[in-house]
Amino acid sequence: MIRNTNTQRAILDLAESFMQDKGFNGFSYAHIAAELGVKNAAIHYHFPTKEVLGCAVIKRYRDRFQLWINNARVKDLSPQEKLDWFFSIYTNTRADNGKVCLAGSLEIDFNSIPTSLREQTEALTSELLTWLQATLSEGRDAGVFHFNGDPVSKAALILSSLQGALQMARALGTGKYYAVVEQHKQDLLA
Amino acid sequence: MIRNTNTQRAILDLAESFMQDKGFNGFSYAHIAAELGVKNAAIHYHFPTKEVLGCAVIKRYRDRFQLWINNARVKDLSPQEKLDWFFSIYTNTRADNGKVCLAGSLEIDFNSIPTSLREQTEALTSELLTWLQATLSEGRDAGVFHFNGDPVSKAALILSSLQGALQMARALGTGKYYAVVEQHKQDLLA
DNA sequence: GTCTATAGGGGGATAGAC
DNA sequence: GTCTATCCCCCTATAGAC
Repeated sequence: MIRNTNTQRAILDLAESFMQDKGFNGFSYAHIAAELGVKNAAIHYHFPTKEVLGCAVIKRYRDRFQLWINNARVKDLSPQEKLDWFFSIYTNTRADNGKVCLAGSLEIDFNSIPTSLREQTEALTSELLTWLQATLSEGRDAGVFHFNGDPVSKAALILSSLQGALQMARALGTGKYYAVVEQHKQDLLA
Repeated sequence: MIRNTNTQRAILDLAESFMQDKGFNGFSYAHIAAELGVKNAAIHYHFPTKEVLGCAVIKRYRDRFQLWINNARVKDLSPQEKLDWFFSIYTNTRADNGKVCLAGSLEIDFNSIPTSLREQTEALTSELLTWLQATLSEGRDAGVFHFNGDPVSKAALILSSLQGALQMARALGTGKYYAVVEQHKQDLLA
């Protein structure tokens, strides 16, 4: 019973890692099996199809984000601290062997993934955007963030930029990513 | 002789289109052959390996950008007009069946493409960044753009955001992309 | 739950005829 | 320059033994 849970979790961990490293179409059951020290077919026992596995990865990622933002440790932070926390998600992603944002990775493969994964991708991106927009609003109302226009647009700008910066860092190095984060802070706090 | 040129060009056009649609690992020689009405092997005659084909696509893309920015029609524009022209590249990309930035697409697949393609990707991204940074500097010196910090960082922020916005638009629709572009203009011109 | 074995498809690439 | 035919590899997925 416990093994079941552990194996499933290990598979999800590896799949998530591969998706952020090589994209949904860039890894196979064999890759996971090799890392786990089992055979191809064993993975199919836990996740019958790759589509099911991919959906489970994104769903878990979404649930984790919701848990975080509803937890007092994030919920009770100041707007600036919330923003720093959000940036730290991406910074940690970058630090973890140059991984990229899960949403961005899926959006690149968007035209070659099953419909159910597209729906999950859409939901994930929406949820990130919603939280960021609310945080920007809160910060502007509190007088700590300064920007013109709709918080919805500014949130889309920041999220798209973090997504893109993780990708750009692969070609041009980590420095580019950090430069973008610092520039966002300057833009918001100036 | 002329047919040779035309066929090669048609192959490059299709490969470029597929790369922006499905990524380098998301299309095959068979896809190109089918669109072109020839057989698999015919493509290999013009481009012996997929690596060679991919490099040629990026190289042509880079050369095209250099031609554009060195042409008087772009070179003699005002900073605002230059920026609008740059945005229009991405807007047209989005309008063309929801394609994404070639650089972003390659950066996602970065860990599963040949070294020669990585080098081309790096060069492409650098060149885009260099031009954008110079344009931002020029605009700030002229008093029309307003932003704090290093133009290099601001350029990375804008480029990464355009890249990400094209991807985000796949999940959430074209409106998100346009919102990001408008927000950039507000941020720069305010 | 995991194994062996295998089916069935698609991919990149090559040889040799035309 | 393009064709047919083919090789070999990797992929997703399944059947049935243990």
